[in-house]
Amino acid sequence: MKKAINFREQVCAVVRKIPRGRVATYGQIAAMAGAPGRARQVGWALHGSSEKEDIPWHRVVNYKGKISLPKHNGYEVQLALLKSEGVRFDEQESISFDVFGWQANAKEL
DNA sequence: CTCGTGACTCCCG
DNA sequence: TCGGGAGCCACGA
Repeated sequence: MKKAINFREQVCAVVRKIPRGRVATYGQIAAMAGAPGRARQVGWALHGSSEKEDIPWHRVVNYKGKISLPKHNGYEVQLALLKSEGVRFDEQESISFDVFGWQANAKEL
């Protein structure tokens, strides 16, 4: 296995594994990418990703189960995409991880 | 090499 | 309940 790939590539690879109708936190993504504690870089990686159109970035939310994006910069888009996949939000526009939280098997990586 | 920035997360009061 | 602050690291210039 090579780890020569950039952090961004690794993050993208993990995000692509998120099944439809499920969501994951940045911290979770970072941990699966082999970089626990670097949740911040995950968000940056997704933002800087040129292949974001090929990545279900909308399935990534913060540890509160809410969208981190500002309303004027994709919030509504992510919200709509998640809803189109069957994800439901409560009155606070937050997602219940008990229902939509993604938990990858240890065999995934 | 250093500096600034950021779609995060946790601890405290 | 709610907000502020600090720590973390990657990338570009």
